[in-house]
Amino acid sequence: MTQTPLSSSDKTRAALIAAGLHLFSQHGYAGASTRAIAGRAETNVASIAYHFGSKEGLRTACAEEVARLISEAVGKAGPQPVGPSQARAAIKSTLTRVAGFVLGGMAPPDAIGFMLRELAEEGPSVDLVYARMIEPTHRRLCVLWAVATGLAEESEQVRLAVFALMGQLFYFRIAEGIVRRRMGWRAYGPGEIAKIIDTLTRGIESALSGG
Amino acid sequence: MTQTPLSSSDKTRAALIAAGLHLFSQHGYAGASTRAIAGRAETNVASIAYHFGSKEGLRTACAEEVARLISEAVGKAGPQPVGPSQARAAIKSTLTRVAGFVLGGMAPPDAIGFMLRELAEEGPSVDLVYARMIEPTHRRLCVLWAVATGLAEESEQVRLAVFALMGQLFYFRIAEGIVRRRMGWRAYGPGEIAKIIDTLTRGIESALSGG
DNA sequence: TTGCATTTCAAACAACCGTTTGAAGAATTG
DNA sequence: CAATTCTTCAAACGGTTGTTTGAAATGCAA
Repeated sequence: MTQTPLSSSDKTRAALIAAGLHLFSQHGYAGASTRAIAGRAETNVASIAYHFGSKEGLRTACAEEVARLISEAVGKAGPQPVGPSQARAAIKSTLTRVAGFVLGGMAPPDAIGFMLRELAEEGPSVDLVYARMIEPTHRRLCVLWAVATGLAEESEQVRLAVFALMGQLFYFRIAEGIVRRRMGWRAYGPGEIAKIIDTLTRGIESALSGG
Repeated sequence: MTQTPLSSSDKTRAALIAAGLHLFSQHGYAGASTRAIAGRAETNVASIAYHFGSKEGLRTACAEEVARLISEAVGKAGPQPVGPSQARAAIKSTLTRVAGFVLGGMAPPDAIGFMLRELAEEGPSVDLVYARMIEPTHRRLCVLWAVATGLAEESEQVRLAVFALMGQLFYFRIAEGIVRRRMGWRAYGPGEIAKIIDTLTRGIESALSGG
């Protein structure tokens, strides 16, 4: 943990990325003006071009920051599970960890929003996010799922099942507004997140034990 | 089926809505310029203001079109199921129908993309889409799910389970690019959609039969 | 301190934005 | 047919966009 003191330059860079993440995720890439971003970062418009070359440069800097944040939160692969019950436990703990990150305030809530935006726009950052985060995580879960079910690790059935699992989780984030409305929840607090995780866990349980 | 012939006005209106759906869903509301929309609809920029009052007017017209398309595709509620097995069958048939619409080319693919955009932007159309389509569909599925499981119709567990179910489906649409990449699919053809539906059906089966 | 590189800033740039305008075209009515 | 309404269009409007500029401000070594 080298804690180099932040230079003035580093601070504005970080502020611009934070502001970019927030406004990109809220209004989309085109909808977030450079002036609004600079204003939120409490600096001048020209800083964006100075530090990142262009608005597009800030976009990829944001993507890299998101990839960094997420891979940090998801963590590295645990030890290879030796049996189905261990694999099942590993799936559940991974899910809980990721859910806390995706749904809760463990990270800038803008990180996930930004990523989903990039996904929708098929933006230039999607390659980066896919290669650095989605593919490895998905692949790791496939291994666990295969061990837990006895199916082939890279079979279509396993890969699709893992996508379905991740899909449930992300949907609760994407459609947060709708879920809150329908559930009568004012926000995703710890209690609400626990209920969501409980729902997903229940699904995993029955998928892994049932036929 | 009254088949009134389309007037010139109706044709440009329809063309503008189709172009709006496409470009809004691809580049977001702010990212789609009125000139680009008019160009795609092969008409003049001023037509937007003439027919819809403003760009924002076109946005809500698009939302209404999406609501119309979807409620048409999802259809009305079937007869009240008399037992768990009937309810289970009704859930599966509803899922298959909705999946064909969401994933396949049964509707302008831009319709779902537009809706997800509005969701992300918390745009003004979200109320309309929620009230006209999401809430009723969700509520109907909750009834079926409750009958199939014996749980209370409006219990938190049922409502969350239904969201999880819908989430899987929508995620396969949202993350289509990623899924295709990971699966090595060139596109969502009938075969691929069948496999996805199969995955979701499997999940329902085990969720409803298992504990 | 002086000198130099780094970082910030207000101002200006062309290009594009959504919208308005008034005239021209097309369709409908009597 | 002429009269009238509806629809389209090129052009122009003020405002905002992303980016550039050159001068201040700041940080840091000598």
